[in-house]
Amino acid sequence: MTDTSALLLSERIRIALADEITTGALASGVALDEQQIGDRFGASRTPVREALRQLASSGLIEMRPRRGAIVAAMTPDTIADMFEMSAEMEALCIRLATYRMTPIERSALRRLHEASEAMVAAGDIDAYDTFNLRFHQAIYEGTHNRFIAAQAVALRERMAAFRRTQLRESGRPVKSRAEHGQLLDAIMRGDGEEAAKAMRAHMFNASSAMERMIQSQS
Amino acid sequence: MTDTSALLLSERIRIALADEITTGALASGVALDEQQIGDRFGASRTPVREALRQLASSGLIEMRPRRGAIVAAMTPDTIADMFEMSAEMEALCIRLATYRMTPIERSALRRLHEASEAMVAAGDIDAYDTFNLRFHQAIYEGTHNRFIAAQAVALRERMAAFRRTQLRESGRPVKSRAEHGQLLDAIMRGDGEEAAKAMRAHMFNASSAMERMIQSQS
DNA sequence: CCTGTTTCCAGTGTATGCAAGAATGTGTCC
DNA sequence: GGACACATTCTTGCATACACTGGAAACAGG
Repeated sequence: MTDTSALLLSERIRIALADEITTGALASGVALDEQQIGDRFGASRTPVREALRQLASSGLIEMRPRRGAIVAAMTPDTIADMFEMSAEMEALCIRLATYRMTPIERSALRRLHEASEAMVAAGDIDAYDTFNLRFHQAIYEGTHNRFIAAQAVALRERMAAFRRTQLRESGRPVKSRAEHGQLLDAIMRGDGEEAAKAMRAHMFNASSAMERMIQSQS
Repeated sequence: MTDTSALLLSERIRIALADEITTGALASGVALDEQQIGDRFGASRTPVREALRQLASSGLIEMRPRRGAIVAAMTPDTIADMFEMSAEMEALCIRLATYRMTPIERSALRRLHEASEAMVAAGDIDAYDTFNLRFHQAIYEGTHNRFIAAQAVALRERMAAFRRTQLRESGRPVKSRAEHGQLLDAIMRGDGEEAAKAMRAHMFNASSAMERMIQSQS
């Protein structure tokens, strides 16, 4: 993907760790030893520490002074709170986007949606997850507010692990795509409030699917 | 205030710099030399670098690889975008808070509002600014969603410089307090949508006052 | 066997040193 | 006089070294 060799060492470490956390490779609560991480990347502790600081401010890890860093502890309550924020953030974005997207942006969104039909039919979860990201990102950009879009991306990034879990429930991709269709309809009708409501419902359904997945796993 | 001697050196530097940026003591675009900052705090470059990394992830400064850090550049567009996000965030909080605050929380909010009358009458801007923070923070906590409250606090923190500017417009504190009264009414009536609308108006008025202040200064 | 104390060590926090890249100034050529 | 190439200097990025703290392990007393 991106050429990491040009980046600073601390950036490469930060991106790699963020990736491992959001994909779930590094489980919640795991301790992060600076020396150990440094060895893994062939780096000293200095760039590792800088990476950890940044991950801490983005909320992916928690740093306790003189006691090291751990992957952010996720209680069911915390997750529920994050899902609510996420739903409201998405609702805000789609409401603004409905009123502000250009005709070109609107048709690009429709094309994206149409292209996703094949992925659902083929049951390709990874492809659909990638599409999902692009669909929502197109809505963020439709707000024509860079600050809001950046915040939305950061929040979505942080919830990546849960989103993928949720899509694995049987039949969920089909439903998810149908919900996207409703979002698109509301946007095309120019009804921002309706689009926001549909988005809250979409996010709620995703959240419920995730809860069921977690229940069934335990 | 807080006993800084117990904190880590890097934390003290981070807090001090954040304070200087949010109060406007460090103007937008100013270059931040690591060695120079270190000398100022009697520290080496290591803790300074860690502080800078964190400030960068919170958006207060921008780091250009191998080219140092500068206080985040604020174009009028960026500021407008941030104000919109801020208004929507506050609107979200007050809507949720209206439906979720306990009677005790509600009466605490009313008492806060009543106490602010004297500050406005005395023309004490600093005291009113502090009250303002507490009033809005009580609303954040009224959401009973820690994640949303934390995001709201972070956003408000970042806009601190603008808020204080805005309150210096003659007559603004009186109007601000009157608007708070309307917010309180909507909360007491349990009308979350109305509270959200009143909050957007409140934030819009604050933003307009700030624009006028900036215009008159230049 | 349990509890409170002491010791020790793994791991973090900070300072310093060195190397590489960016910014700046100087000289030469047109 | 202006533009480009080169050298110099300044700053950042990373590595290493040392100091300090928190917590586990060992130990003594009940």
